[in-house]
Amino acid sequence: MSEIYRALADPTRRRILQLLREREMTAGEIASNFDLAKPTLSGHFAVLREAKLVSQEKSGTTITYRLNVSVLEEALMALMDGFRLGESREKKP
Amino acid sequence: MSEIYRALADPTRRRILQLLREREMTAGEIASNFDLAKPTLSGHFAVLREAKLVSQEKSGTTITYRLNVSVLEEALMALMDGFRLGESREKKP
DNA sequence: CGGCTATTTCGCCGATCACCGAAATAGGGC
DNA sequence: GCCCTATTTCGGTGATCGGCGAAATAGCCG
Repeated sequence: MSEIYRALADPTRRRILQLLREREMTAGEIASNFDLAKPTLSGHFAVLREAKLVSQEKSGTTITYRLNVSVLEEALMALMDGFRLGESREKKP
Repeated sequence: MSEIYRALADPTRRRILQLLREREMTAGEIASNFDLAKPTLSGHFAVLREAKLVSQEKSGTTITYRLNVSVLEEALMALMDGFRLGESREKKP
């Protein structure tokens, strides 16, 4: 569960997730959106994969990344739940 | 805005925020909940303060920390918004 | 003032991180 | 087989991070 916090902590990775919200993209396609070397992005993909926030599909030499919306959704819900937002601070109302 | 991600990225700081959800606490009181040295906790307080997630009130030699619920709430809402969770992925429905 | 308590500031250290270029892996086309 | 493209793995580097003990700051009390 903690890998998700790690994944969300980096701005580049958050941006990647936002890009994938629009549509699935290949590794190179994603990389073209950044001013970073391919190996750097590849490392970010690995972190997102470990957090299960994205899944990959190989087709020939290209790898297409897809956002795992439900995992992201549940992670943010769990985060809100952890802070019990929306509930009262009182123990005995 | 990015200081908030940094603040939330560390488990100790998340735990501090959860403790402060219950009630405001002095620095020493918070520290007694962890197996960490006071200077370490003091550093965490500084990060939370920079993110404006907590505010402090000085009274004598003790400093009481209070959770800034609205900032945390808005930050998590902004996070959900950033990923547009709850909306469709389609541009033209 | 001197001592006690609460908290922070000040180096310092080891671990982790983001980043890169170069090399390795793998598939497709000729 | 050989080249070209796509992507990852491999070392290495500089920056940031979380942790600590020691010292500094500040208020209270006798």
